[in-house]
Amino acid sequence: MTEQDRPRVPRGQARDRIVAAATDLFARLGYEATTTRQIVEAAQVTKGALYHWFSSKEELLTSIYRELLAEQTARLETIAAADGPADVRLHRAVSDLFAHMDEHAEPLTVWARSMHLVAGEHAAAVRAERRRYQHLFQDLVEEGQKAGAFRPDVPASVITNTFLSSVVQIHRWFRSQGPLTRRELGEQMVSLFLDGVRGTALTPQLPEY
Amino acid sequence: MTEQDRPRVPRGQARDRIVAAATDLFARLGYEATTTRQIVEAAQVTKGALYHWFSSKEELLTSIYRELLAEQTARLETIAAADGPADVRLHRAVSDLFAHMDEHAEPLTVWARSMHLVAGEHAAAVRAERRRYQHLFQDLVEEGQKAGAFRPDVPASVITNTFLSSVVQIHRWFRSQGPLTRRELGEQMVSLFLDGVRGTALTPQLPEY
DNA sequence: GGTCACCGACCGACCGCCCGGTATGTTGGC
DNA sequence: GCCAACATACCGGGCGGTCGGTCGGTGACC
Repeated sequence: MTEQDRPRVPRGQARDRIVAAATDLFARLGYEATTTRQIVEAAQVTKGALYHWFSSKEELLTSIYRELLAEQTARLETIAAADGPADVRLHRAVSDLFAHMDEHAEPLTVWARSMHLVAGEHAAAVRAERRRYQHLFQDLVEEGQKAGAFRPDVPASVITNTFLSSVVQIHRWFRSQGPLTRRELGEQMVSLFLDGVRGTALTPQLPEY
Repeated sequence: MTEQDRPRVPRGQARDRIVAAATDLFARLGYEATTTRQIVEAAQVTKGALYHWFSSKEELLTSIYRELLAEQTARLETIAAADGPADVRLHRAVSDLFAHMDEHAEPLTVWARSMHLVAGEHAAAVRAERRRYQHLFQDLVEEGQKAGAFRPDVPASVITNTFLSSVVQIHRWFRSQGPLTRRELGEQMVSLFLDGVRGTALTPQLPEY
């Protein structure tokens, strides 16, 4: 054993490196197509480190998403609990969602592609958290309907699912090298969401807050 | 070898049985999580039959989708080439899409979940066909924009991708045991698409055709 | 303030299963 | 009799996961 090949990576960084490498690989190759060997190689650690921090490959996947989801839920909660009419709060929430997606596009891609593979106890926990987010959003829509700002003839659940579906799928076609930034796309999608393809420039600018 | 365990399945049905079993399993478990053994077991055939008709597991996956996509494209072509204003044709196309999805929800689920896994030559071929479909749809949107029926401030590509994304994702949340039929949901989503959440009951009924 | 027991963090060789795919045999219809 | 249409037995590899061990820090105790 020579001296030079000893200190690979500073101690205490392994977990973060594993999560970062796994997120990147999962997003690019897909969860199932990524092997644990690729992950530890990219993270410059070993299998021992991986299974020291995570009990299974699946737990690694779910923890990536739970972290993202927890942050999104917290943000939505704050915005939903604020003052002001429901439609304005919804507009803020959606804009905030897009802004946040700028920084976390990768884990969202991972989840959009691999959520259906998670089963058992992990699935139940994550699904519960996901439902919580969905409900927060849906409640805002319902509030807007009761206040007369949104159409009442389409159920809030349909509205919510339709919109969130199109958001989750953005990674499939949006390229950051394209003519639009993710935030610009966000504003356009909000406008489509609110007024549809027939709507003219009805959507007002967000009031400062 | 006894006589009775010989004729398992009538000849000439193997391919169809394999496709049906694979579609069901892929939709329920995901492509990667489904093994070729599960497929042949469910189809009541053997590995020999599978690899007689398909050169690989991946070709089986792509052929499922290409079959569906070819049919959808043909339908869209017919509708798009018909007479009448672009917005009416688009409305017809979308309604037809939902009607057709009634019968083919499973293969669409398969593809929505597993398209990102297809690589190499298969990917190129399928992606080209997929682009053809997308372009047909997008051309209709652009026509509508030029005719003044649709808003010009959002690019047709954004409109197309946003809408098709939400359609592809329906399987994630829609349950046929729920209060809505898939066709009813379709009408609501078309209405949302055209007029947004703020729109009142602006969307007219489809003229008979 | 030395030392020693202990502990979490991490290493890396190893395992057994099971997966996609194949090579060869068999059969029924034309 | 010959060829598609299958059946059956089998393989090599790579996968997720394991397990005994190492190493650096930390604190209790004298």
